Amino acid sequence: MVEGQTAVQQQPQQQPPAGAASNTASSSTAMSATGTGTGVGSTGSPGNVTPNTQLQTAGSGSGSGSPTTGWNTSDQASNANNSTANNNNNNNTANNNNNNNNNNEPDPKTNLIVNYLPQTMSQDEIRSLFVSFGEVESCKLIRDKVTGQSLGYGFVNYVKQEDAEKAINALNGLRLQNKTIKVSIARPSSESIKGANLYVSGLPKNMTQSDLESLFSPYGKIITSRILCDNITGLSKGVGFIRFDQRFEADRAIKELNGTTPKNSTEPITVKFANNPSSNKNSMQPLAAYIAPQNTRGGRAFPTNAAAGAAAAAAAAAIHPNAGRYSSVISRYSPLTSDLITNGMIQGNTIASSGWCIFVYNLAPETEENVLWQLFGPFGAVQSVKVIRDLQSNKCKGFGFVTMTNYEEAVLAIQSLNGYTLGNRVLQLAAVVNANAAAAALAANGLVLHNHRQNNQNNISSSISTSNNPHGKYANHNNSSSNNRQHNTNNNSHSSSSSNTSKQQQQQQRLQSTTQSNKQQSMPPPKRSSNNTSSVAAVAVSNGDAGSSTGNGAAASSSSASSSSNILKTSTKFIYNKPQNQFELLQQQLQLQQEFAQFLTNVASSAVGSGSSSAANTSAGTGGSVGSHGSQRNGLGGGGALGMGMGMGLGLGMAANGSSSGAGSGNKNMPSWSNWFF
DNA sequence: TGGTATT
Repeated sequence: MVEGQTAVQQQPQQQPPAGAASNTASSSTAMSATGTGTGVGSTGSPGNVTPNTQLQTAGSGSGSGSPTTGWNTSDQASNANNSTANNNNNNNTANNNNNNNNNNEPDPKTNLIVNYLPQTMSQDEIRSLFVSFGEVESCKLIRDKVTGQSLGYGFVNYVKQEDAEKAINALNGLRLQNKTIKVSIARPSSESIKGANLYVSGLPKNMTQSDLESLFSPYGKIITSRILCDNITGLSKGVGFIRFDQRFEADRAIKELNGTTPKNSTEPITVKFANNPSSNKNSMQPLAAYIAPQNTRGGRAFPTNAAAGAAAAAAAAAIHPNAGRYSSVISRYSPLTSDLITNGMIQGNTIASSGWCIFVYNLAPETEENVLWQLFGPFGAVQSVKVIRDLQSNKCKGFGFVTMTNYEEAVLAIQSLNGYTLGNRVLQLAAVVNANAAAAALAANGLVLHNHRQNNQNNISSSISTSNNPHGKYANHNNSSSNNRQHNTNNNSHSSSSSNTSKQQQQQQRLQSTTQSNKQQSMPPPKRSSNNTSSVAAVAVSNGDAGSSTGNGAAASSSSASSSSNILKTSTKFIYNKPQNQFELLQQQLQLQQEFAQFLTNVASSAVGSGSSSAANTSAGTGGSVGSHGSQRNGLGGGGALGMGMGMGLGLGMAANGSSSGAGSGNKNMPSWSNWFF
């Protein structure tokens, strides 16, 4: 027993089988109902509950080789003991829990194991993510008994097997922050599957993951495998891991392989049981872990932005021929990677761990969060998405927000996605802002983005198989591409040695699967707009390098939509010089808030007017008040001004949502803007 | 010696 919380938050919602789209909607309804039920809560509390772990990881990690990006969980066919030909597997079946020891019915596969969760993701967030696909019977995040830290995995048990399958198809391979989660059927719990992980060293440096699996597969069913690679060079370190399904299989592999010399190698390998991670020195320093939970491997926080940017560029190029020309943007200044942070000049709740907020405009009323996940996911780590909805109709008001971890990826995403047709609409504008600044601006605009839910339905998965093993019943390490493509491309190595090239391939595969999933959800894939009724105003709003404050604005095409050209004019103001100190940064942020507030006012009102059918007077109304509040915050006076702006924003937001006041809850409940923003 | 895989 690791963590006590039982997961089930009774929120019985009958989800239509169609899954994605409508599920999101109903879940949204439920949550806002909860909020308004408590009166004040509509604004404050839900926002705090769901989101706040999202915005921690400023570092990319996306370039770190992410070996096992794609997973196949859809082959759950045959039995578990295929390749091993042993008898001990009685153990396995005997321990198969509860349900059906005495009949021939297959095990209900409702229980999922979710691996590689972001460190900061809470149980509630996990639940909110998975409940989009159906009623969740229980959800549990596994935590360290002593420190309480997430161990990075958990379980989600659905009521219905079909919902579990939907969740796998939609969420397996999803990038969340700096991780790519894996979602697969949980094997029945039993003692026999514990301690089945092996550490292998002395591997020839040219051995691939596929080679490694071939070496070990004669001894049992492999659940996961990995070859560790140098972060910089990407070359194999000659050590790796093999997790078998059953402990006895691991035992057998040790006996048979330890000390042997693989073919084409000169050195014998060492095979032994892997350390339990909790027995590492990490656990000896729980305090340190508390202080810096994200960066225990210092130096990895921001190592690969360039690589990630390159990969994203490749992905972007796949759907946007001109994307490459924005690659210069990669080198632009980003507060998240700035030396201001690394020098400790700027810390705490100002800009660190915020992410980059992308404003997406001209969404159709029926737009769901999953669309945003699918659109932006291929470009990099998406922390959160939000569709702004009319409270009455629950329809999208015509715009939404996406927060991405890495500036470069965010910029590439908007460069690429602007001007694409989504449904019968053209995504007219996206702007990237520091999420903190965006939060303030939005708050001033009466848009308090609470109730954020992670309705990620990103049917991402690269089609890279880890294995040429027979597909066992729980052979969840195999890769499946999204949505029912049952077969794998076997023998593709995707070990941690994956180079930039393979990462790019993965990105492109993501794009493909994104496109495909769009189709499958009756949402047309993004297409380049062929008419010029669309405006393309991709604006990187940031502390852009002065000299190179390049032509983001120039990306805007001329447009017949007047609102768009207004947007363009406004948004070009959002490019700032690199701040030289914290004061300047604060100044810029405040200024940006004001600008952005006005910008949002324009956009939101035009969104309401031209776009959706929703009434949404709230936007207009609060928009009006924005100006005044914005102008009151002229004194770029640092923290005090910031706090004030936030308080006002909260008040407005609550009013806008028609809930009772209680703006006083403001700062206390909001340890940082990023936390309440999404 | 992992991107903490069995509650």
